[in-house]
Amino acid sequence: MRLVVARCSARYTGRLTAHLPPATRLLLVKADGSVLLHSDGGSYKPLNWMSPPCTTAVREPEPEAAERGVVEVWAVQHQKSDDRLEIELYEVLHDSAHELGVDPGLVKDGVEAHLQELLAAQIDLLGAGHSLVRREYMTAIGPVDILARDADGASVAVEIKRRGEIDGVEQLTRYLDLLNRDPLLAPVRGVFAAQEIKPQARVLATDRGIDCLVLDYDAMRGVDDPGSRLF
Amino acid sequence: MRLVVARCSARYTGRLTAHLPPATRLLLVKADGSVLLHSDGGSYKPLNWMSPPCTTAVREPEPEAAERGVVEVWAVQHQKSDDRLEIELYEVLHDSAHELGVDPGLVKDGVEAHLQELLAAQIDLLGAGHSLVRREYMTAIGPVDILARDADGASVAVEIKRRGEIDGVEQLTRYLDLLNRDPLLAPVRGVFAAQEIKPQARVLATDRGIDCLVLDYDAMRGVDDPGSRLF
DNA sequence: ATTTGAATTTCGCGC
DNA sequence: GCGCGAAGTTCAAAT
Repeated sequence: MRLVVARCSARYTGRLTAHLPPATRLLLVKADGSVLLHSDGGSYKPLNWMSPPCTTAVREPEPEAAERGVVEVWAVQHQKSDDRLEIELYEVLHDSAHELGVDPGLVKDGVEAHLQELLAAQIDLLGAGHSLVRREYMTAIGPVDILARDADGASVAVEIKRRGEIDGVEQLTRYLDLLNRDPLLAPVRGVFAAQEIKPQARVLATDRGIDCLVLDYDAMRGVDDPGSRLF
Repeated sequence: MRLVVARCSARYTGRLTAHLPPATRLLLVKADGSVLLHSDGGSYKPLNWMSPPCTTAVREPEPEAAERGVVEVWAVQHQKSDDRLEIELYEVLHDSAHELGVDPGLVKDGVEAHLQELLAAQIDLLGAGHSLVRREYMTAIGPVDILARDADGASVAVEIKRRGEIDGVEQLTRYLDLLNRDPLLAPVRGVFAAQEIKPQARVLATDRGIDCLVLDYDAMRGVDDPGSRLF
């Protein structure tokens, strides 16, 4: 990710035609090549932008533009359409680049959070004699949904998903790697719990010695609140 | 505008409940207090954010969080709702602040651009004997829609809007101030041209010695392309 | 001020 | 991959 603060103007042609008069703005270039022009106000929406996939060509200004004080021109061209964003830079006030790596992305705590609540309350669904240690057990790489102990006192880490797919197994694997480094917890067994577990995810989990547990949401709600079964 | 690159995690509660696992991200704090969390991919939409008006309280982490490596916590609270965004920072890789000032904002060149085209082609609508110097006459504060000369050779700057309101007059005033400093052009007269001119805008323009010109879009198109009148 | 409708919409899910 | 619908929608115009 590259961050540039500069006095600049811009022209956009594509779905519509528009321009930005000269002003000082943040120019954000993401790793995928996308470009965002942000002002110091408004909402999360940039003043102008180019979505990926796109490429940026940097060139010297034409003599006419140089006379107006332009020091550099960014021509951002979309690769699949003729959308085009041309940025004239008058003065660069800041320029830095940063390695961010891939992002795990936003996790919406909807049904998933409710499933976690219900499983914590009905922890013996993991097997007779299990006891809850805590929900949202925090680690350096994020919260483990549920940490429990089995009848023999051994640690069990549970990852809960609404739909159990490959990436959920990968996530649990990372947690297990980390938790098993802690001598107070190791050895830690893994349980992949979901309303629905895709065959590929089940194969991967089994291969890694992770147990799969299919959760019956309605039945769990019924146990938790018998009144709901009356309707 | 403050730019922070940091390894962080976040929790959002409001319209929905969600969280961001730890990862390196851009934290953008705008002058209005709004906060944006951007990853190095995706579209222009942040992973998470808080819209203005909101306030950010920075505090030391709880002991439990400090053990996980958290060095700072940002609690961002919306002022009119109970929307809340809490960000845990593990490691700050970059931190800089920048003065950007107000932004003139995006100008959409729709009917406005067509009106400019038509008026340039029918420049005598400004008065008999007028001649076009050029469209989009570039200045340090942005492009003047039309620069022309009247029958006596005096400069005329034209600002074109679809709907003529106060801010259009202000804009033309700024251009006139600038253009009149150029001895090769001064004195420059101003013309505020629009399909519809609001009474308040007309009063302000008149007060500043700026002429108002109401443009008849259909009539101008008719003159420009007589064929279009057949349908 | 409130409401209505488009958006360079983006985003996710189903097919 | 394409289409459909929701969004912490945002945004501007009209009532």
